[in-house]
Amino acid sequence: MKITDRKTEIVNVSAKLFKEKGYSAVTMRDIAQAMDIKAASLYNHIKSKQEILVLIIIEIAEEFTNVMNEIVASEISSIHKIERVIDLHIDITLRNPDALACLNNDWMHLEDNDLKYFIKMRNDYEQSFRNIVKNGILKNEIVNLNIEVIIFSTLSTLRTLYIWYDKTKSLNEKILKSNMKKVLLNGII
Amino acid sequence: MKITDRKTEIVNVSAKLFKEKGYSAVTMRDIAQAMDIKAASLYNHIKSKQEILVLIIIEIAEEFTNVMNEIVASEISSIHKIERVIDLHIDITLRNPDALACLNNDWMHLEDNDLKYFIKMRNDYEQSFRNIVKNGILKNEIVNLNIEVIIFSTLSTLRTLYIWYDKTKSLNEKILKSNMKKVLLNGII
DNA sequence: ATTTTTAACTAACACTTGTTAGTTTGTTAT
DNA sequence: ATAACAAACTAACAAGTGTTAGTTAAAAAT
Repeated sequence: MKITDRKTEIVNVSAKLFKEKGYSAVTMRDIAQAMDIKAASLYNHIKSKQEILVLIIIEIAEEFTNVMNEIVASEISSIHKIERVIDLHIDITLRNPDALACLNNDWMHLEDNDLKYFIKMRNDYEQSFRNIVKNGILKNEIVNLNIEVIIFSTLSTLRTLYIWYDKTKSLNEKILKSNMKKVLLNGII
Repeated sequence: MKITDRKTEIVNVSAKLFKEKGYSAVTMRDIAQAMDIKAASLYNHIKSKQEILVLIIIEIAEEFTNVMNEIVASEISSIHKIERVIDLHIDITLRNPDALACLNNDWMHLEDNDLKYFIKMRNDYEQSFRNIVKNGILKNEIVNLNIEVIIFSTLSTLRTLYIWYDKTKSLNEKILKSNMKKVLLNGII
């Protein structure tokens, strides 16, 4: 087995195309053309178009879930936990922006068990974050504003980082992380 | 001409469907079914599927553009300008969340001149916001962090508000606006 | 009362979609 | 040298796509 086999290539090429036009607008012929082969040849490596979507989304969703569980279990302050969540999002965004775009925009095209599984992971993830913030407010580490506003303003920024990937490429990773923490935690005034 | 004629109905129904599954995944038969008519009947009112998308997106994009131009021209502090931008996003989100979702996710399916026009409005809008922030930093009203980080953390939160529409419905508009300003401007610590 | 308009319909079109079957070719293992 | 495999190909299909043409029935305008 080669390090990046043909199947992985298909997944990566597809993620890029899905990012640009969305899952439904990308055809198997589009994917094939981007790889310089015919559409039917794709089926030597993958089972269906849907399988490509699953491979792109589920793996990365599981990574978010696993690291979030580590963060929740760790014995650090709420602020520090949030900082680790920020790092997590930036890490994954820098490593795989195409897959993240796909996860954000095309998750609803997952089917059956994959869809259920994804939604459960997403709900659990949000609930974990909510608990971190809730604890932070209780311990007076975090300001006592409406908790949903805090959660969605933070998460929506982190989730859509991939859109700004091109611009953030000019910043290095460390500076991006420290600036992001200051902006999200201390505000801009 | 009735207050909401059949064409407007089609646009509204379509926006809702586009929000759920994306422009490409929604068929004319889907739209027709949601209106309890046959697909061919839609063409008594609209020219094409593409026209529906244009009607949904361009009007709302122009509203953003117009109000942003007013804000830029007004003689108020940078902070106050940003607060007015926050109000603008919340106003439009509460009034028309479906269209906003569509604008955010499906703008790339606009064609030719509509696509060019939209991209120009979007770039101009971002540039206007960038200038507001830049001025704020110069006048020491805003903290001197990387300007792109400030811009995208603020705008990405405002742009994806529609996702949280259901949850924000429990808050009233005034509280949502004041909480959002505090979180975005002063941070959460 | 007659014409025009509105808004629905049925039927069909040309094209695109994801996918399958069967075949071919070059590479790897025996 | 031979067998097995990997990965491409051509050809085709059944279903679904946006859209057009022509028709019909009720409402509005004359």
